[in-house]
Amino acid sequence: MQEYLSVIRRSILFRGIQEEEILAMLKCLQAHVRSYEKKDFLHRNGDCLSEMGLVLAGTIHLVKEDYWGKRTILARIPQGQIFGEVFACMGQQPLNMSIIAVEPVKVLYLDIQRVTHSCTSACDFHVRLIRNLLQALAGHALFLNQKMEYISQRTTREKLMAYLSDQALRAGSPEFQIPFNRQELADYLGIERSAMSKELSKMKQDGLIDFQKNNFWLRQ
Amino acid sequence: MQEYLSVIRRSILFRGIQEEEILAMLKCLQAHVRSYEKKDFLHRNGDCLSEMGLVLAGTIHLVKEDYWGKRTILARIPQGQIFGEVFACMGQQPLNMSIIAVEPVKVLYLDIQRVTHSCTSACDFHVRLIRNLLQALAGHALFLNQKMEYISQRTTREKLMAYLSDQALRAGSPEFQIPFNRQELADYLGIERSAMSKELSKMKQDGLIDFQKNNFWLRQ
DNA sequence: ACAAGTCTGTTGTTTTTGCAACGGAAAGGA
DNA sequence: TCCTTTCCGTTGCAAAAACAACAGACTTGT
Repeated sequence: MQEYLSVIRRSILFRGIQEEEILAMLKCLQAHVRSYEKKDFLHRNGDCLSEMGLVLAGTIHLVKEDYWGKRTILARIPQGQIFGEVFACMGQQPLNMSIIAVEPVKVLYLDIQRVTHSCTSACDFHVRLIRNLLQALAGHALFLNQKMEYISQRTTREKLMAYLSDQALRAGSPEFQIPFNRQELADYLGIERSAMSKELSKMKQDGLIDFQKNNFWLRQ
Repeated sequence: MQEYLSVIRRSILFRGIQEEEILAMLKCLQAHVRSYEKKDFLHRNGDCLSEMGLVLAGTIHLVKEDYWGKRTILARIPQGQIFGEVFACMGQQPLNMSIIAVEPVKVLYLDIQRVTHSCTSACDFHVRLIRNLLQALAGHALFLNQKMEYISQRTTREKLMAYLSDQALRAGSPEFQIPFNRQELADYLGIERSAMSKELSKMKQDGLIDFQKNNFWLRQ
């Protein structure tokens, strides 16, 4: 646990809380760590969560797969970010997605009940923790709004431009890397891979963008 | 304010709090009411919110409109539901949508700072309020997830079926009403109105559904 | 009751997407 | 290093969606 303390400290949930406090709180929150291998399922569609997770190492995907195996990547959760807080907060709402390790991961699990039901005054930092959780949930909704903007665009090109220009904005530069490979990007935007490749090539021809592998440039 | 107390009491935010307490809290939260006419803008793209809203009467739409006037309905907020809590929680994040009255409305505004920064022990129910707010935010994220499922379907028919079958599920009956007219439904699902009408007719022919105006039946 | 405006279904045309299949490049494992 | 697997761009074709335009039904306001 100690070795990941810097990750924990920088997470949105423990922001503004001192290291010593964090160690005390982790006990109080019944924190424990689990490890998974690449392609392992952390949780499956239909499971109920009573704990939220914080990714200590590696990256996971929240994915939804339908009967015909058509897969959509709902979100990508890299090291330092949290997941499952929504379902854990909502009580017994079963997961409507699966959670998969894209590489070997370590996850810190926290009992959400113990976060919201502030314990006996022992932990003064519970107040701060709750406020952080509130922020995290609001941020989550904002993130979903953002993604909604990409996929509610009408055409493949518009979806790509919405996503890419947003990435450029976040990177603060017209040149940036994307964290997905082509198949994953297509799944994330809810479009078809080859159609997307086709469109990307056209956009390059049209001088809108340039790219090599996962490096993209927005022109002008 | 008194006349809407029953609406307030049943809202997700004040669930589990006694009427007498509510009245006291409303003062503490600097609650105030504003009225709007049909088609009025409550807030515009780019505004910053420091307050969240609770719809006391009427219905509002959260809409996003692009340069070319292509409109998407992000959400429909009927009487009793809240809005703006995400942006109000996130501090100075500017609105990336507009909020419009679809009919005459009355809205109760609450200062979000006063919700999260629990005041001097005067209001014991702040704890409950915060927990409710947490639930509301989680529910909001869940709602977005749900909607994401509709619009990330690949075809118009699939989007319609995802939406309609979900509505039937919520109504607990294969027969139900939808709250949108055709243009609004198309905007909500991010598809084109006439293409949608075409597809609805086909689906009726194929014996999948039946409908008259806003009444729908799912067959079998 | 009438006129103006809105809502809805329909049609034909153009554009875009999905799909299946292929080959070369790149990556990973033995 | 060689072999296998994955990744990526490309193509042709069939299916679906977007678009524009229109007409009848229904609303609304005067």
